[in-house]
Amino acid sequence: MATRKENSTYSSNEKWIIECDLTYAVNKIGGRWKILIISKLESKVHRFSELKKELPFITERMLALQLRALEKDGLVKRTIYAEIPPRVEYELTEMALEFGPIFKQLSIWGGKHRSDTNSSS
Amino acid sequence: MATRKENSTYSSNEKWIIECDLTYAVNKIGGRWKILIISKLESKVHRFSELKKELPFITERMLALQLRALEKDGLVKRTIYAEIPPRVEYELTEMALEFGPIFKQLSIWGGKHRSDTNSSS
DNA sequence: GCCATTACTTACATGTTTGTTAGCACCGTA
DNA sequence: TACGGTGCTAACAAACATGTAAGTAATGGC
Repeated sequence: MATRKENSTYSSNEKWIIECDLTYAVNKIGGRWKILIISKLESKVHRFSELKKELPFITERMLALQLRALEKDGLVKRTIYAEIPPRVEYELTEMALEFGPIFKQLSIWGGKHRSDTNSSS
Repeated sequence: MATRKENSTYSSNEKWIIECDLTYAVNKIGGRWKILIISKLESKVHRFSELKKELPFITERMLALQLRALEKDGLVKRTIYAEIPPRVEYELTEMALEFGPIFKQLSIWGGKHRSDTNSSS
């Protein structure tokens, strides 16, 4: 997302890591907000301000950044209506909808094991 | 993992986010190396040096850090053999093994869509 | 003209993750 | 005595992710 020095170990390691289909997939939904955004969009198309309302703690900046990233990765489709004030709608693509069942399983896993590890914080 | 200022927005947001079972689950396997480590451990028990060999680009530091995190999260079990030179073996727990089918699906998703988004870098 | 609304963007500050380098402790072997 | 093998750890540095605050453009309503 940010511009990157291409020759650092950080970058070359990333390239190597992404060879793994699994890591590739998880990277697309990684980060703090993407999953929550996708979850909201699963139920219905949202405009920017609606997402903001449903995710009370995300800042406009992060919401915009994450939506751009999701769009670039082909997970979200953005539709702009040339009205005043502007209206922009976001919806999931086919590709993103395929995450549905996987997300459900992960969610079950999370719910099941959330209490398992109450080791020190 | 690192010590954290507990009252920052960063931290309080994290707490809120982790309310979501799905995000909770993904956070456990997030980061650069965890998935790769888990994948290696799926096939067999590994000692530290074996993992190092199979993941040529990870540094010892990161390997140690990730293994500790996985252990703390209950995904990996660590067994120390009091020999000289030391031997330490890592294996997946039940909890981690439950990821198996989910990982397979995610992997399929990754393989399928890797080529879909050859938009600019 | 002035303000509100919407969907952003920019510049900056803070916090986290990853990588670099060096070193430790143990013992067996040469 | 020096060295190697193993599994680490510590101090530091670079890169990235996230949060804060303010500003933008267009238009309609007052």
